[in-house]
Amino acid sequence: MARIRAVDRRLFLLIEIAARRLSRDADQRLRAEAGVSASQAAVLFLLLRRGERRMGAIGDVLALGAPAVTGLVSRMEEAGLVTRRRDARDRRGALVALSEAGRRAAERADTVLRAFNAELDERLGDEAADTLYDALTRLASDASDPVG
Amino acid sequence: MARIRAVDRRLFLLIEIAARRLSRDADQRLRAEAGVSASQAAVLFLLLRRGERRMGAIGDVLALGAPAVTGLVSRMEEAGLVTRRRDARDRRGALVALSEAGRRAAERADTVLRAFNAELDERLGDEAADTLYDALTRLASDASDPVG
DNA sequence: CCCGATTCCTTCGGGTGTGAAAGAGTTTTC
DNA sequence: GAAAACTCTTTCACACCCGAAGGAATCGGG
Repeated sequence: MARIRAVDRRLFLLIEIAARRLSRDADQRLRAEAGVSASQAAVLFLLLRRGERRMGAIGDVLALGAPAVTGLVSRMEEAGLVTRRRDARDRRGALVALSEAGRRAAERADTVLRAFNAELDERLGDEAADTLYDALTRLASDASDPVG
Repeated sequence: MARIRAVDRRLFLLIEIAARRLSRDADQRLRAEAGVSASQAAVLFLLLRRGERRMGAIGDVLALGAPAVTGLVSRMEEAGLVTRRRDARDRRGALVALSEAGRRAAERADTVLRAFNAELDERLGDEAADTLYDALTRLASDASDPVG
């Protein structure tokens, strides 16, 4: 606690520190138990729930810039987790879809992250977890795009 | 909102998304108005408040691994923001201190981040900001090190 | 129809993070 | 006091993110 207070009252710095700790932990578990990174897991979940998506749509949901999505999807394609093909209707676009291996990895990752999230909820308590969730949702929705 | 809900109920993914948006925003402002990155600003604040620190201590406070601190401090040293010297009492250690330019940059960065944080507080409201702050502090304190 | 503007993705250069391993210095153990 | 164990930092290889710039496809006004 004392350590955290050191650079505190800078909500933004605190979020960075918390995110770093959690990401490192989650990433280790995901790699060990599902064979994917945390960033890759996020893409897998999106594709699992919503089906085939374009690069730009992935970036919109995950708040990633276009170059980040290109790199992430390329590595996942090499790993055999997703397939990438031209969008026939708009040949500028690239459609990303889960491979069968990707679907299996997504389900394993889902189990891991479900457990991880349950631990967080327990550490925080239901009420604080809900408040945190709402506050982050508001922060995550772009301030310059109130429609979200 | 709808976009966020898409990959949601994974508190950890939500924190990553929120942290990414805020970091990008804060980083741009800090670079424009103080000439430093967000990561560098965090180190500057620490040194400004607590004075000369060792590499390991910086990593502890900011939740960074040793290699990350080495790289960050090296770039800051090249930029003239900090000085690095051997610890005379324990020659394994390296002591990092603010340079005069670093002190000025730290103060400019402080102004920027104070304004940024005030905006966040305003967007969230006082009560939610306090709750968020407490919840993140608990998450940021290492679960495997309850003493914090 | 065609040229300019726009959109979508990729490439490029660079900052920031990780785990693993190595090097240097200190402490402990015998 | 020397060897072993430990601590602190650095180096290495790589993942991941950004802004800026470039190339391909579409769209829109003339």
